[in-house]
Amino acid sequence: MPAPPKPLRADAARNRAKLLDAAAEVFGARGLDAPLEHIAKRAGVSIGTLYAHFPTRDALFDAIFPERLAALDRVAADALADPDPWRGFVTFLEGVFTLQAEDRGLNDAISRRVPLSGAMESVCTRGVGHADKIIARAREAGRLRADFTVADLAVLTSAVSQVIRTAPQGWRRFLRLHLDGVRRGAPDQ
Amino acid sequence: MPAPPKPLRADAARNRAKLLDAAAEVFGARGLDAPLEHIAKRAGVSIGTLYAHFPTRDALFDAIFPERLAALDRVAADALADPDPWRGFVTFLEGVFTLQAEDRGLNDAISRRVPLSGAMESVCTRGVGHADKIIARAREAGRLRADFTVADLAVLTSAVSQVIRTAPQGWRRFLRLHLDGVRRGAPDQ
DNA sequence: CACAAAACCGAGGGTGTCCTCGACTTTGTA
DNA sequence: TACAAAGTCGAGGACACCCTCGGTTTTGTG
Repeated sequence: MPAPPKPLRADAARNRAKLLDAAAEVFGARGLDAPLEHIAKRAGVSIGTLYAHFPTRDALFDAIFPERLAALDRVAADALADPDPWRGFVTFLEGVFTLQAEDRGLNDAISRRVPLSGAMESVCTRGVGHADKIIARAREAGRLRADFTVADLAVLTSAVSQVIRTAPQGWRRFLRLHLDGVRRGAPDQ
Repeated sequence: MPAPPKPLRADAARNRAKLLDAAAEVFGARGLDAPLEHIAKRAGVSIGTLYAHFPTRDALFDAIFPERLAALDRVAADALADPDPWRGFVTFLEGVFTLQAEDRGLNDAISRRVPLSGAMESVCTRGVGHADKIIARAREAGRLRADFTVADLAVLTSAVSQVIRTAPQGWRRFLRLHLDGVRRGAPDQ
């Protein structure tokens, strides 16, 4: 019995939408610890209204990121669709890191600089599930070192998050070097 | 003509020392943006006294880290002393990252999460000089990929800083994987 | 010992952010 | 249209941190 989502009044719906847009923009530019007051201002709404809609910062995260993280599902699907398991693996990483590089908030969230809660958590574990498959496939094909696990992926992700923070362009080369370390079999592409 | 360093009064010298100890401890545990008030409190000294000795946060950094970074010079010297250029390179990295892992403040400083100033800067450029030699040597021996530069090292350093932050134990394995990617020649040790 | 210079203290003003709450405004409906 | 419910507003209290400054204490020296 999913609680009946009472319809919002017209102005409330309008403001909610404006808040979500503003939040996505501000978090994307300034990171997840951007002041909520900036978001309210950018939405053209008072801080009180922001709190009326989203009582906590986490509520805002939960309203924004799950949708955005759907992109991650698509990336994973593409990766698994690739007939070449290694190329799929690489595509997946590039996809994830591209998302991170495009949105500082997402970068913070994924790299767990901020403890995430509720809906975020579940989306992430789903992502881990995908990653697990992609890794297993590449490993079984003998293209990925046999001892590589999702834990390694998590570490790599947080490493790259920092690379993005300090040198937004640098992550591709960094990834290439790292991949040379985890790859097995054919040395190229 | 180095300005004559006026002798401090006995109590002043005592407090200065207590402040430096406290600062090292607090920065080490909480990072470089720890509140100065905590440091004063831990030193058993008033906040005013802290400011009397160190007018800015940077002044405190400059008083603490250059000494600590001398360890880095030793690490570099050891690396260059190793007859095996590759092993020297690896030793160097392990030494640097061990320092970072032991001190959260140092980790912040090295990974430039905080813009560093004055004395710090010079120590770092000296470190880069050492790194340059170590890298060149390993490259010339054909043990390090030919296109590896200090820039790659800087990126790796910032990446590892984040790994240390999120998984203090994880950096060794991460480094091993990465080294497999940048190594050339003999595949082992 | 006395006294001036040196050093110390911590209350307090400034700033930025969080979050609340009571007064006001808008909306939908009868 | 009129009214209650829903929603909005923003001033302001709380908090954490920054940094200063005038009054007090300590130290060294004549």
